[in-house]
Amino acid sequence: MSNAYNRPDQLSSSLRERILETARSLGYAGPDPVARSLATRSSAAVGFMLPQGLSGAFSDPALSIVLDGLASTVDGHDHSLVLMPGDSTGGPRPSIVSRAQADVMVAYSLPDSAPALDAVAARGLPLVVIDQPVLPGSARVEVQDHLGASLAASFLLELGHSSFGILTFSLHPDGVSGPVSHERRSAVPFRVSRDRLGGYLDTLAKGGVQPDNVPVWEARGSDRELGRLGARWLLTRTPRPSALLCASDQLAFGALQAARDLALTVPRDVSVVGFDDVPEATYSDPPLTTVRQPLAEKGRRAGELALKLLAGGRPPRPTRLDVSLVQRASTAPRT
Amino acid sequence: MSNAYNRPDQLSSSLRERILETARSLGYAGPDPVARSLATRSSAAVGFMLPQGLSGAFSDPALSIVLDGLASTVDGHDHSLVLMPGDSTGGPRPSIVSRAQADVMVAYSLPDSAPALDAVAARGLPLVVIDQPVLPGSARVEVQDHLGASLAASFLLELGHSSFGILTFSLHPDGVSGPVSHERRSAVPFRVSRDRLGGYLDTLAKGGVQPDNVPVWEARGSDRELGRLGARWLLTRTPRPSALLCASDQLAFGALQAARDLALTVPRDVSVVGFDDVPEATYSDPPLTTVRQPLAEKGRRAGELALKLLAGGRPPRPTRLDVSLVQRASTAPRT
DNA sequence: TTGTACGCGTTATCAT
DNA sequence: ATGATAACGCGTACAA
Repeated sequence: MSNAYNRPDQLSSSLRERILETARSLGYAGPDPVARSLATRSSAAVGFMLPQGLSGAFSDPALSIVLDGLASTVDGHDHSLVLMPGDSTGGPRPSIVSRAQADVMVAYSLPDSAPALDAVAARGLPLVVIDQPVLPGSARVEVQDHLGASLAASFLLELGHSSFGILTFSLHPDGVSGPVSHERRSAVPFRVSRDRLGGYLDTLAKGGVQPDNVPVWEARGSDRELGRLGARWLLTRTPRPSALLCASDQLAFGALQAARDLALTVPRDVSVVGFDDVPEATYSDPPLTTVRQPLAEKGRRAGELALKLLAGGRPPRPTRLDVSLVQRASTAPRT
Repeated sequence: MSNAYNRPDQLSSSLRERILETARSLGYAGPDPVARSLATRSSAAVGFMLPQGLSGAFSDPALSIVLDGLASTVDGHDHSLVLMPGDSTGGPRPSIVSRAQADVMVAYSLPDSAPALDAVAARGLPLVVIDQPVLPGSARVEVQDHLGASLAASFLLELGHSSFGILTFSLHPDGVSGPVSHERRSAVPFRVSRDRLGGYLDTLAKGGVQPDNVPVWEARGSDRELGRLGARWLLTRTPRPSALLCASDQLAFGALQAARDLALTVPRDVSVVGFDDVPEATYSDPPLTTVRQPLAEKGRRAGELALKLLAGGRPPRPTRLDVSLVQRASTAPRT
């Protein structure tokens, strides 16, 4: 009897010894985790749903840091982490979610309509969502995206810039990259993209810059190469923007590269601002002015919420984590 | 009866409809994954054992890329990924491994003696090891570390360098950072560290450089900051090395930083060579000369092996993936 | 084509 | 303190 394994104190050590001994001689390697889970109704694992294939996921430093914060929390409580990669639908396939052995799910930056979320609801699993979407009945951790974007825009405005370009990641989950038409700017299903873009444009408008005069490029993902592509387009408009607002550091790094490609000097010819403040923003050339969000804290917070939900807690009111502007060397007053 | 879910063709569509209908009205969300696993004896998941907390793990780009390659393979076969973070023992705690719901394990660069490996053996789970250690009965994917290190050393020798410093990651699993004594260079339990260090020293010796005259710094991990620390020490020896051999790109980036700290110019004052060829090596300042290993391929290969073992295959003979030297701008002839 | 009963390996409860 | 036994929810072989 496996009391020997789980409650060593409930039985005499002699018996315990004898049991363990025979077990060993029989080649028994301890309780089977699956059977235990069935009996216990708990698999001691938290599921993590990604917006894209693990492929893209691990190359995003921001995600890595969040995952890290989450992992350390969860691991400290003897829970394991089950990763569920997403596909082109902007989240894991429902079948993956239905079959995942986890007793709480964490959704990371999924589109409003991700089928994976229905699957979670169908199973009745508690859910923590990071960033987006907002979903009734789920716990949530988000950051002040609109404010962050405002900070970046205000800063450039104060520096005297009046000609801008905006580089954003997906506005719509259709995998399209390109200049953003007027209509595409409305009804954006990704809250984060919506808030950041809104933060930029609202603030610029307050500063007297007509949103219609601001070229916006939408990259279908948040990687460096896509950023380079978009920035090249932005930097070849007339008049050439003297400042670029980028929705992520990765995109901003791409913009730095694009500027080099065009023989422009940052920040003399063009200022660039990112969003996230990943570690590399310190090392880039030049070091990146960016909006800092507490990435590790975001992950930890999500982990704690997951554990809390697991313990039967109710989802608390979502709070939004702070952001702040970090000034480095990729920005300068307009000349 | 859940035949309705799993073999739609085995029963009339009318019955199937009726079953699904009642199921829905009863609030039934489909087969329970745990119970299914118990009955099936398969959890459709591959476990991934990390040498350190997920914390450090995700900040290592090389690991991310490997994980990515593995994930895409595994995901394509409808398996999920269970991450098992390691702790100070250089691998996951045995209890985590014993309880993990996975039917094949992948070990990533674990020390020879990791307790986690015993736990895997105890459960009788098939095992794929990446890099190290070598373990009878397990499938393995490794790269030509010794050769790679030789390439780097030869290259510097050809450039005319004769005064070297070596920056390596852990030689022994005791979390020690510092200059490496003579005795600590022997009986190194990490195969990768052993091979790379050996590759450097052997080749240098053939080029007429006495190993005893080459200062070696051991960093207790492979991150930039530890690299910076070690490189500072190496670059303040007398005579100052004109070339630094680094066991990873992360360490090399730290070395680049250390050189800047000391107002030295790379490669004019000192040449730096890394190992891995992570994407950032292209963007660093200056771009890094390094030894390329096929990281994504390594992950894919591991995934395929895991799937193969799962299907009952025998572990094939390990093959070693190719390496090659990538020349960029962090190296120059000795002046 | 449809229904039934047993086994998967635990945990937990209850009787001894 | 120890031993027996009923769930846990599924797949599946087999009977109807």
